[in-house]
Amino acid sequence: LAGVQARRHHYVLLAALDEVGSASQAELSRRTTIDRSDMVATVNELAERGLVQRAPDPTDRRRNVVTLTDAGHRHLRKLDTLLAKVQDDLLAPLSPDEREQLVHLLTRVVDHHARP
Amino acid sequence: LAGVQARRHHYVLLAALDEVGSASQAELSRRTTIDRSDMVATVNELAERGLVQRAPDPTDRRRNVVTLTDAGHRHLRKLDTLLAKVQDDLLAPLSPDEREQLVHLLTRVVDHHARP
DNA sequence: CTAATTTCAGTTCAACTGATATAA
DNA sequence: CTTATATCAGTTAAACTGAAATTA
Repeated sequence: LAGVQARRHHYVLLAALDEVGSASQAELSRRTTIDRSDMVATVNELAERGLVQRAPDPTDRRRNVVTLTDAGHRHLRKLDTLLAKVQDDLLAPLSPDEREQLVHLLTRVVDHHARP
Repeated sequence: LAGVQARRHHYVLLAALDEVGSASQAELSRRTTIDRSDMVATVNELAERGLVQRAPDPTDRRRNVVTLTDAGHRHLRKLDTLLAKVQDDLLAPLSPDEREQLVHLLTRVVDHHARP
């Protein structure tokens, strides 16, 4: 990630926005591992690069609505292919079947501990 | 770990010493994820609590030989049971067979990327 | 001489705490 | 009034960089 001037928080936020469309910063904190205190800086960094847009929510003036821009979508796709390659290297010793098993087992562990 | 005044580095070093007997700080760095720059403080912290002993190597005066004390062995056993409980909670959704599968797959991934 | 070992000072990323101002 | 949101200042743990002194 550092090789393309990205950090984990950047990817996590872009991916969350891709799933959810747009959301307030607090909502994005809840959906990710990014603390609300760190969300400010993360959104700042991505907004400076034009990857997300931050706008006040007209229906609730406490909130900022964060939205993925077209450039943000493109950047996310780039990071996705990059990370797919990294994952491929990581899982090199496993067959396709075994990779599927591993992902399945890990997914069940994560789901079991997910917030309700 | 924080609940028993321990950090990951403490456990990692105690466990490495339990495997290898005693070793120089540089050797312990190579065998763990603890950087040589951080090894000094880690050994300091464990030595202050009497869990390891640091002594100059008579056969190579550059080296410090680090050894697990009896108290260190006891502390390690305590951490082992603590972490076994944590792992049990983590893997709660998986059957014994599935846990074994998961450990096996992860072990193969780790082994494949281990330093030669 | 080169190379290895220990140590120090400092940086970075991520997770977190606690507080404040504003608005619902 | 209480609660939610965004923000700020600061802390912690771990991984790391670069350099120095000592010794093999």
